[in-house]
Amino acid sequence: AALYTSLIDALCKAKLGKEGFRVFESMQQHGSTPDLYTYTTLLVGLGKSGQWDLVRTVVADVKRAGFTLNVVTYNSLIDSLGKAGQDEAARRLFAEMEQSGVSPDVVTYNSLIAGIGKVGSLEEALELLETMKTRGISPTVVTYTSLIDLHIKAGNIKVVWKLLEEMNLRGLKPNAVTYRALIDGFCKAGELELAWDFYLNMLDMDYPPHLFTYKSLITACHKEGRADKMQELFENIKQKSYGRK
RNA sequence: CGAUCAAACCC
Repeated sequence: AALYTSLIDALCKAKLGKEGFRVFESMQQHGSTPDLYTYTTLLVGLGKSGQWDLVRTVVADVKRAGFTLNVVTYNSLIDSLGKAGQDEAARRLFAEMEQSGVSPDVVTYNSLIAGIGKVGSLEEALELLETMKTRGISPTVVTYTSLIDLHIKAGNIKVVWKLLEEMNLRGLKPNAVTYRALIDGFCKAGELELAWDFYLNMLDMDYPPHLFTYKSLITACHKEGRADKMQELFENIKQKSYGRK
């Protein structure tokens, strides 16, 4: 079953959810029984490609096969629903999960926060952060990056500072993804100076800047007519590419 | 040992 799971996983990641489903059907014809890993992998693929009818069918199959959904399966479904903007369905599933006695973990909350924030319920997203903390589930850098990204895009810079401070207090360091969210967010908000500070910060931390990070910065520099900074950026980029082996 | 979370190109 592990072999089939890997195959289905690869197909789904290649955006071939349909193919994944076909392999899933054929594995059963060949006498191999899917386990919960197989089902979860398949559900992720189907969710990503928006095939909710099949998702429902497969979930019913899982239950019929006598499996109890575990935390990873629930997390996967909640995440897919959130990404599809189906925040109500995600909340319902979360409730169902708790009723079934499956304890949410940090990934559950991170998925919920991202999904609910996506539809604009920033307050609720922040409340979820509080809830998870009171329940003894420690937020991670992913939790904070997700919230920072949501708030910076909404123009709530004050909240962004608060989140960064809170991260600091908890001993969590921004990682490369956090920096990218900050830089891109500040660029789009027209806060070039702030974006620039974080950019320098990121270089100090030895995080390799991404091409897209440069692109954000260049666009912002251009909009604000900061030819000087653009020049500096180009120098940086040149140095980096020469320094590479 | 094989499954789930945040940013970024296009949207």
